[in-house]
Amino acid sequence: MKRPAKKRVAPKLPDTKEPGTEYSFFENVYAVARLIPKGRVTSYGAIAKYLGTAKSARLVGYAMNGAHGQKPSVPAHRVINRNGLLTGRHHFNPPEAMQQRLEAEGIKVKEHQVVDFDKLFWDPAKHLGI
DNA sequence: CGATTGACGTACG
DNA sequence: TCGTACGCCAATC
Repeated sequence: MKRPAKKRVAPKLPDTKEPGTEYSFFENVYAVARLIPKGRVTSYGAIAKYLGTAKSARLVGYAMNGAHGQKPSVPAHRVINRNGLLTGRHHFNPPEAMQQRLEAEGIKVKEHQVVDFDKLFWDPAKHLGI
Protein backbone atom coordinates (compact mmCIF):
# COMPACT_ATOMS: atom_id res chain seq x y z
CA MET A 1 0.00 0.00 0.00
CA LYS A 2 2.96 2.19 0.37
CA ARG A 3 5.52 3.02 -2.21
CA PRO A 4 3.55 5.33 -4.48
CA ALA A 5 6.58 5.63 -6.67
CA LYS A 6 8.72 2.58 -6.89
CA LYS A 7 9.26 1.28 -10.35
CA ARG A 8 11.52 3.32 -12.52
CA VAL A 9 9.07 2.99 -15.32
CA ALA A 10 9.48 5.64 -17.94
CA PRO A 11 6.49 5.73 -20.29
CA LYS A 12 8.21 8.44 -22.21
CA LEU A 13 5.21 10.14 -23.67
CA PRO A 14 5.48 11.57 -27.18
CA ASP A 15 6.22 15.22 -27.80
CA THR A 16 6.43 16.13 -24.10
CA LYS A 17 7.76 19.53 -24.72
CA GLU A 18 5.29 21.31 -22.55
CA PRO A 19 5.53 21.69 -18.76
CA GLY A 20 3.47 19.19 -16.83
CA THR A 21 3.95 16.46 -19.37
CA GLU A 22 6.95 14.98 -17.65
CA TYR A 23 6.37 11.28 -17.61
CA SER A 24 9.66 9.82 -16.64
CA PHE A 25 12.24 9.32 -13.93
CA PHE A 26 11.62 12.93 -13.03
CA GLU A 27 8.08 12.24 -11.99
CA ASN A 28 9.27 9.55 -9.62
CA VAL A 29 11.59 12.00 -7.99
CA TYR A 30 8.82 14.51 -7.56
CA ALA A 31 6.58 11.87 -6.04
CA VAL A 32 9.14 10.88 -3.45
CA ALA A 33 10.02 14.48 -2.71
CA ARG A 34 6.40 15.21 -1.94
CA LEU A 35 6.38 12.28 0.47
CA ILE A 36 8.98 13.91 2.64
CA PRO A 37 7.25 14.83 5.90
CA LYS A 38 7.30 18.41 6.97
CA GLY A 39 10.25 19.23 9.13
CA ARG A 40 12.29 16.40 7.66
CA VAL A 41 14.94 16.22 5.01
CA THR A 42 16.50 13.60 2.81
CA SER A 43 19.35 13.24 0.41
CA TYR A 44 19.49 12.76 -3.33
CA GLY A 45 21.15 9.40 -2.88
CA ALA A 46 18.36 8.21 -0.59
CA ILE A 47 15.73 9.02 -3.17
CA ALA A 48 17.81 7.54 -5.93
CA LYS A 49 18.26 4.39 -3.93
CA TYR A 50 14.58 4.18 -3.26
CA LEU A 51 13.88 4.48 -6.96
CA GLY A 52 16.32 1.67 -7.59
CA THR A 53 19.01 3.82 -9.10
CA ALA A 54 21.22 4.35 -6.11
CA LYS A 55 24.14 5.31 -8.25
CA SER A 56 22.17 7.92 -10.07
CA ALA A 57 21.88 10.38 -7.25
CA ARG A 58 22.87 13.01 -9.75
CA LEU A 59 19.76 12.28 -11.71
CA VAL A 60 17.66 13.15 -8.69
CA GLY A 61 19.23 16.56 -8.50
CA TYR A 62 19.01 16.90 -12.22
CA ALA A 63 15.34 16.04 -12.09
CA MET A 64 14.79 18.71 -9.50
CA ASN A 65 15.61 21.22 -12.16
CA GLY A 66 12.10 20.66 -13.44
CA ALA A 67 10.64 20.74 -9.96
CA HIS A 68 10.37 24.47 -10.21
CA GLY A 69 6.99 25.54 -11.42
CA GLN A 70 5.44 22.15 -10.84
CA LYS A 71 1.78 22.39 -10.02
CA PRO A 72 2.06 20.14 -6.96
CA SER A 73 4.48 21.89 -4.72
CA VAL A 74 7.65 19.88 -4.77
CA PRO A 75 9.55 20.44 -1.52
CA ALA A 76 12.88 20.48 -3.23
CA HIS A 77 14.23 22.38 -0.27
CA ARG A 78 13.90 19.18 1.75
CA VAL A 79 16.22 17.38 -0.58
CA ILE A 80 19.86 18.03 0.10
CA ASN A 81 23.14 16.26 -0.42
CA ARG A 82 24.63 13.53 1.71
CA ASN A 83 26.62 16.06 3.68
CA GLY A 84 23.48 17.85 4.79
CA LEU A 85 24.57 20.82 2.77
CA LEU A 86 22.09 22.89 0.82
CA THR A 87 23.92 22.45 -2.43
CA GLY A 88 20.87 23.32 -4.49
CA ARG A 89 20.16 26.59 -2.75
CA HIS A 90 21.66 28.46 -5.64
CA HIS A 91 18.97 27.07 -7.88
CA PHE A 92 16.22 28.52 -5.79
CA ASN A 93 14.67 31.86 -6.35
CA PRO A 94 15.90 33.55 -4.44
CA PRO A 95 18.67 31.17 -3.35
CA GLU A 96 18.00 32.02 0.26
CA ALA A 97 14.43 30.74 -0.08
CA MET A 98 15.65 27.21 0.50
CA GLN A 99 17.01 27.99 3.92
CA GLN A 100 14.00 30.10 4.78
CA ARG A 101 11.61 27.25 4.01
CA LEU A 102 13.64 24.83 6.04
CA GLU A 103 13.69 27.16 9.00
CA ALA A 104 9.97 27.73 8.57
CA GLU A 105 9.50 24.00 9.16
CA GLY A 106 11.61 24.05 12.27
CA ILE A 107 14.80 22.88 10.63
CA LYS A 108 17.85 24.77 11.77
CA VAL A 109 20.29 25.74 9.10
CA LYS A 110 23.78 26.94 9.85
CA GLU A 111 26.24 27.93 7.21
CA HIS A 112 24.03 26.47 4.49
CA GLN A 113 24.14 23.23 6.39
CA VAL A 114 21.28 21.46 8.16
CA VAL A 115 21.77 21.15 11.90
CA ASP A 116 21.18 17.67 13.28
CA PHE A 117 20.87 16.45 9.75
CA ASP A 118 21.38 12.96 11.08
CA LYS A 119 18.23 13.26 13.19
CA LEU A 120 16.15 15.05 10.60
CA PHE A 121 17.18 12.65 7.87
CA TRP A 122 14.18 10.90 6.39
CA ASP A 123 14.88 7.78 4.42
CA PRO A 124 12.04 6.94 1.99
CA ALA A 125 13.14 3.34 1.64
CA LYS A 126 13.12 2.94 5.38
CA HIS A 127 10.09 4.99 6.19
CA LEU A 128 7.96 3.67 3.36
CA GLY A 129 9.11 0.17 4.10
CA ILE A 130 10.81 -0.78 0.89
C1' DC B 1 22.59 8.86 -32.88
C1' DG B 2 26.64 10.85 -30.36
C1' DA B 3 28.51 14.02 -27.05
C1' DT B 4 27.81 16.88 -22.93
C1' DT B 5 25.80 17.99 -18.65
C1' DG B 6 24.40 17.49 -13.81
C1' DA B 7 21.00 20.46 -7.01
C1' DC B 8 25.77 13.41 -5.98
C1' DG B 9 28.43 9.77 -4.11
C1' DT B 10 32.27 6.99 -3.43
C1' DA B 11 37.17 5.98 -3.97
C1' DC B 12 41.80 7.26 -3.93
C1' DG B 13 46.05 10.14 -2.73
C1' DT C 1 41.58 14.86 7.66
C1' DC C 2 41.19 17.33 3.45
C1' DG C 3 41.38 17.73 -1.64
C1' DT C 4 40.94 15.76 -6.13
C1' DA C 5 39.37 12.27 -9.56
C1' DC C 6 36.19 9.09 -11.42
C1' DG C 7 31.67 6.87 -12.21
C1' DC C 8 26.69 6.58 -12.62
C1' DC C 9 22.17 7.04 -15.29
C1' DA C 10 19.00 9.81 -17.59
C1' DA C 11 17.94 13.99 -20.02
C1' DT C 12 19.19 17.62 -23.13
C1' DC C 13 21.67 19.80 -27.07
